[in-house]
Amino acid sequence: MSKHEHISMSVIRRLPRYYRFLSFLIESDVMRISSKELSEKMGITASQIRQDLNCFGGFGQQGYGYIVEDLQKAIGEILGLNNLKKTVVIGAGNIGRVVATHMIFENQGFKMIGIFDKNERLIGESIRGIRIDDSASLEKFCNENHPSVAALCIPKEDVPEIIDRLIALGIKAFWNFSHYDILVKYPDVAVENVHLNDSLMTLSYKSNDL
Amino acid sequence: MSKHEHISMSVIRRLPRYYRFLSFLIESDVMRISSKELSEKMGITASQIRQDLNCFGGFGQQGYGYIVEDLQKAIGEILGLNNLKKTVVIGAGNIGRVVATHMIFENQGFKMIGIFDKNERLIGESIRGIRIDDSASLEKFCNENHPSVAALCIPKEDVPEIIDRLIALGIKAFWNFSHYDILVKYPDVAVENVHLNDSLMTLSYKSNDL
DNA sequence: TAGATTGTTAATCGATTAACAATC
DNA sequence: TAGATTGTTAATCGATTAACAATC
Repeated sequence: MSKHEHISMSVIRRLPRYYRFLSFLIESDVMRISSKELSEKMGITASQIRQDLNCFGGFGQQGYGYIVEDLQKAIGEILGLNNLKKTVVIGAGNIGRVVATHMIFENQGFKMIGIFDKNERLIGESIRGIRIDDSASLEKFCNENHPSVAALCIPKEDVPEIIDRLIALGIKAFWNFSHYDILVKYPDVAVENVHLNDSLMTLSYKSNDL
Repeated sequence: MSKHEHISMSVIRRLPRYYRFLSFLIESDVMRISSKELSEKMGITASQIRQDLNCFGGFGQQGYGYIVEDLQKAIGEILGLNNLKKTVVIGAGNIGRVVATHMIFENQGFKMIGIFDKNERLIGESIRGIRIDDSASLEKFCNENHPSVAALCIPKEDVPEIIDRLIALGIKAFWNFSHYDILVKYPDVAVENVHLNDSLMTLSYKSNDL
């Protein structure tokens, strides 16, 4: 997993998509597939698929193609889905609830171990068997349970303070749903900014001339 | 808006981010900014900012920089935020609720005019003053109200059928939250696939070696 | 063996960065 | 006018596509 140095993010961002298509093929009992067939299903070139996969080693067989199940497993391993990362959700409002309920699953490499909010009316409720706790108790919780990932589902004005606290507590990765842009200025901290608004504005642009 | 031909998606996807940073600057009463200052705040090069903006015309002034408010307005116009698009939300489950409640706002160019679900227990409820209607009545509703955008918040197995129906009813743009990849095989149909799972898997990869 | 399809190198294309003349 | 910063062209860099030899 760590022997593959300098893979570009363009390649990495296609891996989950490969993983998804391969999972569909498994559901449909497809055993093997060629880069050409897959390229037609996915709407990209066969060349790109082979190029991408060969960043990580030869998963295919000349004259035959790729074994779907093996390839899916291999990509899952590259993505680290089998390595469960302890995750806390910060913010139990609407978006926090969706994230806690629908997004963080163990088959994707994340195990939710805590949910936090500063709103007293939410503290004590449970989502998927996990009690919503007071944000003030984050220090105690992290020191005891050592989560490494946080999903931020809080208003932008609360983000800068909570990031500093969480980094001090050993959080290494942020899944950021707030409207605040986390710039990766800390070494060894990973960030995924989601920004659904940006996606919607992009759709607005695309639909301008239709 | 339509005189700018052939702008690459790389540029377009940066526009909402410019818009967001400029909006922050307005909130902070900053009147003017140079590409250099903005580049430092955003973590990109000044050259790229100037290159991007000049796809659409000269918004700046040599020796002075850009007037924040004017530039923000101009980008909003390029994105089409001032042109309200009638939007329906398909699916009123957890994700549909978040989209209906928090995502579709008029200051972003979209006006929600309908919410639909096939689950009888949800029909009749209201979200932001709009009644959840039976998906079966989509034909009647669209023929009367002519929405042009749909946000798809339904399970993947329901997507192919609903897309065909909605395209037949004149929907031109899809904001797709389902785990189904809408490939743009129809001309004059715009699609934004969101795929939060892909984002999470990318975070998984990034956090592998920390 | 012949046919198919990969792995991989080379060619092309596009996006980003650098440089500088234009100009406020 | 002098200083600053844009608009824009040229150079660089990276990503995608094409081609083909290797090989199952």
